[in-house]
Parts: sequence; structure tokens; C-alpha cells
Amino acid sequence: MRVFARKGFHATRVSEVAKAAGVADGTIYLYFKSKDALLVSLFEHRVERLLSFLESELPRCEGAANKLKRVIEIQLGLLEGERDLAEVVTVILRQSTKLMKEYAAPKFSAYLDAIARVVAEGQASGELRQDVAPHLAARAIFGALDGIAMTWALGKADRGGLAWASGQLVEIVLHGLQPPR
Amino acid sequence: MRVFARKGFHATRVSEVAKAAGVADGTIYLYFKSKDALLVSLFEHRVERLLSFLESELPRCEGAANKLKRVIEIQLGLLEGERDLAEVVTVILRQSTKLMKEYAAPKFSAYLDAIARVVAEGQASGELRQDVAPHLAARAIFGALDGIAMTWALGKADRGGLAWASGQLVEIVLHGLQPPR
Amino acid sequence: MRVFARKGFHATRVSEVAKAAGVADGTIYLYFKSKDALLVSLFEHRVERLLSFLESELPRCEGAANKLKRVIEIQLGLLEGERDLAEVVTVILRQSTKLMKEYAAPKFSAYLDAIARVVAEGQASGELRQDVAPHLAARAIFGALDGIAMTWALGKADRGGLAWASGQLVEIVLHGLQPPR
Amino acid sequence: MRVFARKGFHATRVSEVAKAAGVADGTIYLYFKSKDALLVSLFEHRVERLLSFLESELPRCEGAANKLKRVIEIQLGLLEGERDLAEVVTVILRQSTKLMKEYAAPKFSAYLDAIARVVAEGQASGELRQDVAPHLAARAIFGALDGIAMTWALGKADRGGLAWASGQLVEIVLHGLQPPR
DNA sequence: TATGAATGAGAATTCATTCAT
DNA sequence: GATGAATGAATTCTCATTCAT
Repeated sequence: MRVFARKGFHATRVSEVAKAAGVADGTIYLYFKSKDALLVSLFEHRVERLLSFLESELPRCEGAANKLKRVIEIQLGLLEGERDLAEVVTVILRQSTKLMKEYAAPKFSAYLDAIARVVAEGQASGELRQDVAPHLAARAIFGALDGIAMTWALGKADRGGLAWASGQLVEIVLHGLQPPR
Repeated sequence: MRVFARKGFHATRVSEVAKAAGVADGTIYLYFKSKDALLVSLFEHRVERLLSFLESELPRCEGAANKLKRVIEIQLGLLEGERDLAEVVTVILRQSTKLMKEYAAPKFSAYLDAIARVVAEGQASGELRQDVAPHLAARAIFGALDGIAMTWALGKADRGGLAWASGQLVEIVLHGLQPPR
Repeated sequence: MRVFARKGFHATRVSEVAKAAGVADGTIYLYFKSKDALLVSLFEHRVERLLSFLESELPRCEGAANKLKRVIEIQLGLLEGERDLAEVVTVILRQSTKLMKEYAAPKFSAYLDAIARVVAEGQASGELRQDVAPHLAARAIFGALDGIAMTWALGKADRGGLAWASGQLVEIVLHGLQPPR
Repeated sequence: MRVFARKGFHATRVSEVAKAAGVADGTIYLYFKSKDALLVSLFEHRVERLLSFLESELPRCEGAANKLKRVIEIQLGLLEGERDLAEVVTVILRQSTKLMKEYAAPKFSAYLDAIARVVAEGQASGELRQDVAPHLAARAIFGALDGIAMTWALGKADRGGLAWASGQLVEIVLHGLQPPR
């Protein structure tokens, strides 16, 4: 993760990963099928864990607003203090066309659906405004989260940290989706 | 742009670009210094144009809300009907670590600053809520725009098209940044 | 051919072939798909040519004995003076399992069949003895040719050269297949 | 032997041999110095045994014709029922340039010499025709034996089996070397 | 200006071999 | 003696780039 975050996927040599791990080049291949598999493994261990964590957390929250708040808090909270992970998630993973097409796309899609479902529920209960398509709102929320995490990871946005950013985004999103009075 | 959008930056061979352009491999190098320069050129001709277009448009709009509305409309409007461009902007450009670090980062930064400035002005005039950091809001807005354009480019979001998405996002953002009544 | 004959297929590096050919490593791959393809090409240009040459020559010979004589003369005659080729044909080609299984086996089989057919015709006409199975005779003849060519190629058998060996083998084979008086 | 026969020398992994033997990879190296040594060992245990067996058998036969008959019977007889061995002897051994050049060549040479000696003796006693060089005859006989064993091993020649082939080859060879009446 | 054949540096991956346990 | 995880040297092939024509 550290090496990938530093240099990007394609610019990283397998030998550099091996060196950083303190093993020989060949040893990498005892545990990972290929260079791509290294990224897949990062994805599985870190990103997928985030997704499943969300899935188990959401049912515990009462109301759509609370759920959306939780989504934002969790996604940014888990990256807080892990700049490398944040960079991998927001930048590096997307550099492997193979990973994206074969592996990440469906998970990503499912994640967006989950958020959209929360929005739809909130609309049904009258808690959220009706005039916004749930899927569009989901994409906007995800994009905002992603943009914030990315700029933070790339070091352009140190003021405040992700926890603070999280609170601000919750404000914007919840107001933005509030039903008109 | 078409070839890059289809296969991604690294998987695209210079010879494929040459073939698509109907010229010989070597001819590419009469007009572009390197493969990376092809991307840089795309960036300059398309993305930079968007940025400077924005810069000239914004002063014509009255009020922060109208300016933000215009930002959203322009960014999504220019991509509407140009799926390849949308994919290049939201996905492909980021695959070249070199381009991102050496070239795009400052422009991107300037763009975020421009949006942040609009927000700050709106706050100063009382048009927008005060309790959100302009830079954070800018990143959230940009992220939302980016997320919407990306899902659209990747074909996961056909319902409505970008013009429609644009209207919806304006709603969310302006409500989200509205001062409490 | 020269490099392969000298070092064997697996011990030969593609870079050595390139060097011997006076070109860069990569240039090899403009003309041959892979290292195996180099061998396939040798096979096609040289061995296959021998086979088709035989096919066109045989009908011109009168009688089975003359045909067998011609087979022997041609096979050894074409290798005379081409030690490298002889080594490639008798030794090197067989080192690439891929070439043998996917490419050479059927040609080899067809060649044996052609010889067997000549024997069978000779038996039908009473020119050759009846008590030997044509296919077995074909395999024995081919083996003898191959063994002679191989020992010559490997430098263990210089006395006389292949032309001389050819005459001797013709004697043995024709007497060996002569009908009992 | 089984694994080598199945996949060829170079395509066989040491780990595959270990697995087939039911031991760990490293264990192989307690008994064999290298992968090549595995082949050398096969050669020593099987091929060399054949050669020494021949050496002890020949003196018991009366006359050159009987001796040649015995050579043929033994060489093919020992392979009968041992397809894997036949394939190793006729195909696999030759894939290791190292084995061939450093190890097998002298034994092979000695074997050819032994056969040539039998022929020479037969010529001296008037039992065999004089107009064929003993070494050439030896190479032809060996080649025929080899070709028959190989085609049988590769599965292209099932009709009759090696015992039957043996009888047929004896016929051809002895007639072929018979003095003119 | 355009061409495209040639270049050759570079990198992922394999696998025979070792050796601490 | 046996193990098998670790090693790292070695090699094929790719492809951005050049330059003589």
C-alpha cells in the first residue's frame, strides 16, 4: 500500500514492493498471483471491509438522515490517519483497468445502490425531499466523499482533517436533501 | 481521445492512436513529444478550455447562487454528448501519474480555488450559509460533479442524461448551502 | 539455424540469435511471433520443403526400388554440406515439445505413410518381399536415415560423407526388402 | 520417468517430480544433485543397464547373424511394456543438451562401436556381405531400432507391439546384410 | 512532412536450488 | 532425514521512440 501510494500502480516495480516488504522478488509470487493481484488484495482487505462494515452499521441507525450521516462519517472516518489507504482508494485503484473492470465495478455499483436505497427510504417517509432522484443523489454524495478524500490524500487539504470535513459535508448533504418548508 | 477512452492510458499503444488517426507511428512524434504529451494535449485543448470558459462566464452571473448554478451547468453541459471526453476527464487523465503530478495538479487546484472563492463571496454577502468552509464546499461540489460525470461516462447512469443531472445537482447544492431560515 | 545447432533450442537465448543475425533483440519479434516460431519457421522453410520435394520426385521414378533409392538419396543429399541443418533436423527440432506436438507430428506421420505406400506398392507388384509390414519397414528406413544423419551431424561419422552413406544404405535396404529367391 | 515422459524434460518442474514421488521438493536434492542429475540417473539405471546387458549377452551367441538378432531383440524387448521408458530413451534424454554432450555421447558411441564390431566380425567370417562399412551398418541398425521404438512410444504404431516389430526388423537387417549368392 | 522498420531498455515472472527448522 | 518457504538469477517479450529514406 505504501509503495503504490507513493508511486502509482504502473510506476511501481514489483521489486520495489518486495524490497519494501523485506523479501525477495520471487516471494511476492508465493502470496500473490500477479502485480494486479496485489491491488486486488488491497481492495479486498480494505475497501471491501469498508463496504461490509457499512452494511452492518446502517440498519442500526434510525431514519434516513442518520443513515446518511453515518455513511459519511464511516467513509471518511476509516481513512482518517491512513493517508496511504486514502490515496490507494481514491487514486491508485483506478489506475489498473483490469481491477476496475473485473473486480471493483460491481462492488462500486452495489455501494451506490445502497446509498440510493437510503435516500429512497427517506423520501418515502417524508424525511427527505421528493424532487431528487435517489440514484443521482447517491452519485453526488459518493462523489463529494471521494473528492474530499482525494484532495486530502493528495495533501492539498490539510486544514481540519477528515473528521472535521465529515461534519461539514453532513451539514451540506442533509440540508441539501431536506424537504422544503 | 477515442482510443484512450476505450482502452485506458497504459493499455493504449501509440501505434493504436496512430492507426486511429490514419497516420504512421512516427508521425505522432512530429506533433507530440511523447505518449504522455498526447494526454497533456487533450487536457490542454479540452479541460483547460473548460476552465477558462468558466472564468470568463462567472463574472457575468449575478450572485453566488447563480454562479454555482452556472459552474454545474457548464461542467456537465460541456460533457453532455461527449462520452469519450467525459471518460478521459474523469478516468483516463488520472492514470498517468506524470500528468497528474506535473501538469494537472495546479490547474485543478486553481479550479477548486475559483469555486471556493464564489462560495466565500456568497457567504460574505449573506447569500450562503456561513458555517461551511469554502474550500470544503468547493471540494464537495467538484467531487459531486466528478462522480456524476464518471458514472455517466462509464455507462452506469443513463436515465436522464447530464442536463437533467445538472438541474438536480443544482437543487441539492443550493439548498445545501442555503442559510438557515 | 546456426545458433540453434550450436547450443540447442533451450540453451539458445533469443538475444544470441539476434546478435548472430546482426539485429536488435526486438527486431526478431517483428518477423517471428516467439522463440518457438523461429523453430517453426526453420521447419517450414527447410523440412517441409524436403517433404514436398520428395512428393513431387517420387512419381517420376519407375518401380518401388527406385523410389526407395530416391527417398534415401534425397533425404541425405539435401543435408550433405549442411551440417547445421542436419543437426537442427535430427536433434534440435525435437527439443521443443510444442513444435513437435503441435506442428511436426502430422507432417512426420504423413512422411512415414508416403514411404509405407511405396513399400506396399512394391509388394503388390512382387518387386519387394511380402513378409514385412509396410509401416514397419517405413519406420525402419526412416530411423536408419535419421540415425545416419544424426551421427554425421554430431561429427562422429566423417568418413565418407552422406553421399557415400546414402549408397551404402540403399544397398542394405534394397537387399533387405528383396523377395527371397 | 513417468513425469518426464508425460511432459518432456524442460516442461517438467522439479516440484512435479517431487509430488509424483510423494516427497517434498527439497528431498529430491538429498538424492540427486540437480534436475539434470535426475535424467542422468534414469540413463544410468536404465539405458546403461541395457548396454551392459548386451555386452554380457553377445558373447553367448554364435555367429554375427545371431548376435545382431539378439541386439535387436534385447533393445526392443526391454522397452516392450515400458512405454514411459521408451519415450524417455528415444525422446526425453535428447532434450537435455547437457546430458547428451557430457554424458550420453560416449556411451552411445561405444554402443555403436559394439554393433559395428559384430558386423566386422561377420564380414571377416564371410557370414555378412563385405561391401558395407561396419560403422555405417551399425548406425543404420541403431537408427532403425530407435525409429521403431520412438514411433511406438509416441503411440503412432500400436499394431503388433515391439516383439513383433523386432522379428520383422531382424528379417530386414539380416537379409540386407546377407552376402550376395 | 510522412513513413514504419528498427531499436534496446526495461520489467514481470518462473523455477531450480538452498537451508533453517 | 525430510520439509517447503524463501530465494534471486535469468530470460522472454513489449512498446515508446528514433531516424534514414
